[in-house]
Formats: sequence, C-alpha cells, structure tokens
Amino acid sequence: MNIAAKQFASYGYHDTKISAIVHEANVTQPTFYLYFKSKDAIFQELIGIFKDKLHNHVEQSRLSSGIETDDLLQRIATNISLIFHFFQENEQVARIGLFLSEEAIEIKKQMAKQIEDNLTVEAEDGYFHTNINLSIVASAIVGVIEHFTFMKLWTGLNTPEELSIEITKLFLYGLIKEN
Amino acid sequence: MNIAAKQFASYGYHDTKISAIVHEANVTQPTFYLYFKSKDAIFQELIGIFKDKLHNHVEQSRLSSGIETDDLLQRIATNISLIFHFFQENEQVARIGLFLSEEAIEIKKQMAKQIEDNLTVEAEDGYFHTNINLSIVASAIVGVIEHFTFMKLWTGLNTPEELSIEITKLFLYGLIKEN
Amino acid sequence: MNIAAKQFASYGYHDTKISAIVHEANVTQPTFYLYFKSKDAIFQELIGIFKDKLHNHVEQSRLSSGIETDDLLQRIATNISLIFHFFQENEQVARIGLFLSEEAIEIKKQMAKQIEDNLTVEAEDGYFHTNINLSIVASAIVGVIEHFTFMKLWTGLNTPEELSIEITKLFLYGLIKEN
Amino acid sequence: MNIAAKQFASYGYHDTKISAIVHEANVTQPTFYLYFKSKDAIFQELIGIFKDKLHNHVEQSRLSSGIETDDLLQRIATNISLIFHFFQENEQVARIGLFLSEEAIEIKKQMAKQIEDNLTVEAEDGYFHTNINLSIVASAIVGVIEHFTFMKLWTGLNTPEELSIEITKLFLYGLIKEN
DNA sequence: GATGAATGAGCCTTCATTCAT
DNA sequence: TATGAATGAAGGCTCATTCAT
Repeated sequence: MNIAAKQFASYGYHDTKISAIVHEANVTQPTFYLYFKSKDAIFQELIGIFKDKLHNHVEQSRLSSGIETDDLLQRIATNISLIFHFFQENEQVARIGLFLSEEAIEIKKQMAKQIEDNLTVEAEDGYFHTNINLSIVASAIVGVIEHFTFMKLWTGLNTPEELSIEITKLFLYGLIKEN
Repeated sequence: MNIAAKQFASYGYHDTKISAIVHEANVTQPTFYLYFKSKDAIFQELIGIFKDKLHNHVEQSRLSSGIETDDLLQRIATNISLIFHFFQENEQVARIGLFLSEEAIEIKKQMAKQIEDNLTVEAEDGYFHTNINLSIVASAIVGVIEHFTFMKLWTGLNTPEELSIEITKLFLYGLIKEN
Repeated sequence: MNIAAKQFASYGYHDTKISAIVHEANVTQPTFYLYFKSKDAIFQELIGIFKDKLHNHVEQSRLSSGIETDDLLQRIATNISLIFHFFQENEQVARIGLFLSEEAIEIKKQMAKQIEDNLTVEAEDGYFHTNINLSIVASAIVGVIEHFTFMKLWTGLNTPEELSIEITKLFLYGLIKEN
Repeated sequence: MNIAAKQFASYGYHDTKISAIVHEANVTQPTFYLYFKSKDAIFQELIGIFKDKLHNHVEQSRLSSGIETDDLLQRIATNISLIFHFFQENEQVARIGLFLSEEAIEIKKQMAKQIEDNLTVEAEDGYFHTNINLSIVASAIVGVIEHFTFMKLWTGLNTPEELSIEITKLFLYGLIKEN
C-alpha cells in the first residue's frame, strides 16, 4: 500500500505499473490481485485513505481548537499551519488525493467549505470587511494552500509555520498600508 | 491540432489515443504521422503553443499598460482580469500547459516572477506594507488564479471580471476592517 | 528458440515476424516478450549460440586432434570435414551466424585465423611452398567452405567427407600435374 | 537507379526505404512509381542490370581472350583478375546481385559453369590432374572469388591483381612443395 | 496464501503504395 | 511529367489481468 502510494505519487496513475509495485514489494503479480481487485481499486483505496485522514485531521483540529488565542491572526495561522503539517506528513497520499484523483475537485471544495465555516465564525465578531464574499475567500485560501504545498512545502523551500504566517498576514491585512 | 488539444485537455496524456484524434479529424493514423513526429511531439508542440501565447499575452499587456488608471486597485484588477481572459480564451491549451505538462511548474514560476515584478513597481510608490515578501505574495496570487481558473472560470461559475476584482480587493485590503 | 532459428534462417530477419514464431510455438505474443526482450534480442541470442557452439566445436577439435595421422592430407581433410559436419548439424543457427548477422564478417575472420594457425603448424614441417601467404590461403579456404556449405552441403548435393576431401586435394596439390 | 543501387547495397532490401531513395533523388514518391512499378520491381531491375553487365563482361572477355599468353598461370590469372575488376567497378550492383538477391545462387552457378568451361579447355592440354572434378574446382573458385571480393577487394585490402595472382598460384600448384 | 506462466486487448508507429490535381 | 496529401495493412511491444498449481 505504501509502496503503491509512493509510486502513484511519483509517476502518476498511468506511469505506475503493477509490475513495479509488486517488484518493490517483493511479491508477485497474482499476489497483488489477492489483496486488491484492480489497479484502479488500489488507487481508489488510496484516495479513500487520504479522505479519511483528512477527515480525521479536520475532526481533531476542531476538537482541539479550544486553545483559542485572543490573537485572531495567531488563531488562523495555527489552523492553516495544521493543514500544512498534515500535507507534509502525508505527502504521498496527499499528492494522489489533491492532484491525481478525479475527486480532487470535490475534496478541495470541501476544504473550502470547511475554511469558509471557520471564517464565518470569526466574521461574527465583526472584525472583517462586510463586502467580501467569504466563500470566495475560502476558495482563494485553498488555492494558495494547494499551490504553496506543491511549490514550497514539498520542495522543502518553506516550513508550515513560515507559509501559514505569511498567508495569514496577507489575507488579513492585505498589501495596502493604511494611514 | 485543435482536436488534439481538446482530447489531451479532456482525457490527459495517456487516455488520449492517436486513434481518437485522427478519428475526430476524419483522417487515418498515418496521416497523423505526416504532420507530427509522435504522440509526445504533438503534446510538446501544444505546450509550446501555450508558452508562446502566454509570452505574447504578457508582452501585449506590458505594451498596452500605458492606460494606467490612477486607481491602484483598478489597475491591478485589470491586469489579473487579462490573465483570466487569456485562460478563458485558450482553455484547452492552458489546461495542458498549466496542469498536464511537466513544464507546468516552470511556467507557473515564471508567471509568479512576472507578477512579482509588477508588484515591485507598484511597491515603489510606498503604498504597500514593507514587511511583506513580494515574492511570496506573487506566488500566492498565482495559486489563487490557478485555482479560480480551474474551479470557477472554466466551470462557468464566474467571469474574469468578478474573479479579478475579488482577488484584488482581497490581496490589497485583506479581511480585516481597520478602524 | 529453435522455432525462431528456423524462421530466421528461412526468411531472414525482416521477413520473420514475431507473430509467426509464437504461432508456431503455440503461445501468444506477450509470452514471447516474457522470454526475450525484443525481436532483435532473440536474434542476437541466436548469433551468440552459434558463436558459442562454434567456439566449443573448435575447442573440441583441438583437444581431440591427438589422433594425428601420418598422412597430411588425411589430417587436414578430417579437420575440414569436422567443420562441415558442424555446419550440417547446426544448419539453422549457422545460416544466421554466417549469412544473416552483422557479425558474420568477424566470425569468418576468426575462422580464417584459426585455419591459418593450423596451417602454420603444418608449414613448420617444411612441406609447403614458402612463397605462399598462409593468411590468404586460410581466407580462401573459408571462402570455399562457406560456398560449399551453402551450395552443396545444405542442398544435399554432397557429404562433408566428399567436400573436405575435394578441398584438401585441391588446396594441397593444386590443378597442375607436375612431371 | 544509381541511388537505389547505392541504398540497396548499403542497407539491404528491407532497410532501404523508398522515401530515402526519392529523397536523395530530389523527387517525390509518386514520381518513383511513375518509373518503377514497385520497390520489388526496381530491385529486380537492378539485378537484371547486374546480370546483363555480367553477361556482357563474360562476352567481352571471351572475345578479347585472343591475347593468350603461353603462360598458363598468367592466362588464368588474367581471367580472374578481369572478374575482380568487374566487381570493383560495379560494386553496388554486384553487392545486390551476389549477396542480396534470391537469384544470387543461380548467378553464382552460372559463374561456376563459365569457369568450368574455361578449365575444361585448359585441361585438354593435359596439364591438369585427371582425378580432379573440374565442376567442383570451378565452384571452389567462385567461392574464393566471392569471399575475396567481399572481404578484401571491397574493403580495399587488396587489388584485383594481387588477389587473382594469389588465387591462381594456389589453385594451380597447391600448397604442397613436391620434391 | 502464493506463484510461474500465460494472455486479451490494444496502442504507437512504419512503409509501400495510390488518388486527385 | 510531377506532386501534395492520404491510406491500407501490418508489426512490435506493453500492461493489467487470470489460470492452474
């Protein structure tokens, strides 16, 4: 399973060959079919694993979100940082779920919904501009997270903390300096 | 060429068969090889086309950028809107260049560089926070554009104008309402 | 392997189709690729087999050459006869190695070298004309053997013994009757 | 035609492509079919050319054979030398006729017959051993000529004269030094 | 539970050859 | 006479998948 994840993540669906997976696993091809119905089946299974892990992660972070700081920025940054940590620790399966699967779209939509909900709660305190569409903001955040994960986190250019703090500052205060 | 672009954009590299391309083009397979050296060759050619178009587009928008408004927001929004328009009008080839090709990473890096340069110019007027890393901001903008293009523009949910104005507001002023 | 040898020997490289080989072997094409990397690979393998057999044959005949007759003619005739026997018993692979392969030239050169060495030993007894280039004689003998093998041995016109005795007489005494 | 001969001689029948021939001839493929019925047709035509040239050559040398020396060796050597010259001057077409064509066997048989006839005439003078089968000798000579042509003449290692003199000495006097 | 051996299905590619102009 | 454009026919090779043991 891990081997398959690694291969799919590295080479994509088509360029990952059952023969290569079983070779690295030191078993034979029929053995593969003893445990998985088909190439597609194991792929879907991996996607399922990602979705489960993601779901658990979200649950976890909801439960442990009691540790709320007074500081809004810190609070949001921590949330985003958790997401980056999750992608960092589950890179291979995340690559599959986020970039290779057909469900990727759906998964990202749910991420956005999740973030939107969080923002909505924050918004109730009245700190946010009211003329901004939080659904779109959430989607934008997903876009940035996704992009940074691929281009900066997985390439080792930045840590989750660096990325999350940068995102948070940007999205909260924007570029413009008011005076 | 267009047919191939459509097929690659729809099904990806491996699930696009030469037989399907030529079938839709009402020619036979050997005819394909009369014009393209191989499946990979036409794919690379399409990527090349995208890169060229993108390059031209960037050039054009640089030249015609004389129409500078006083309004910073409007100015930036227009620039981003142009990018969305470009992706809208070149959807298929953009799908290939942005999401299917191996060069996608490089292409996006260049987009980011481009945006960073523009921001740097704007920054000279002293309107921006000085503690913000423009390189990361540019990369974030690329992430959002890419995400929106895929999830909202190509799905017909939003127009280039809507998306660009939303992005601009968000990135310039952020979520926080100062008072 | 034998089937392939037969086909290559009969039809040449290009006119031998994998499909024909596997058909005669009562297996399917993928099975072929289970045992051989490519069409060219099995061809090279057959050439290798020929070279090995030839090498072994040469070794063998060197070892068993203790049975030296006093009669020079008989001795040489036996040697040549052995070569014809070898080609007779390994016709298919010999056809490939001698006439179809790119290495044919090299193989024949080595045959010639071999024969030259033998002649050189014989020459030490002083029976041969001294003004004759043994290297060229050896090459000539190879030419005749090759020609006879193709035109007379494999066509069933003559036996190894007939051919070898004829060659030997000719090369030893020539046409001219001295008196 | 010359171009085709060159290509066939260089690459063999299958590896010679019509496209390559017409390319080198600076015409298009349909033009080829304007002059030749098929790939096979031009190949046969080239074989025909070789056969004709060979035939003419034989005729010529028969007619001009009045220049008979008293010296038997010289006489025969000259004949063989002429053959080598012919092959040297018609290398490409000879490669086809001697090594690539299906008729090669027949052609060589005729060469042998020709040589046998010549030998028979010489034999009438009673200079030759009587217990030698002239048909086989002729065939042997063809084998040597063929081999030398390929391995020594066309590789530039030896001149026609060198080769013919060597062959003649060998076949007339043999290796054995009588005393 | 595991495998050696085999295969169905299909894809890319090539090449001699022709048609309409 | 010459060609631009196209194709029929086929061949090598790959890969997910299965059967018999």
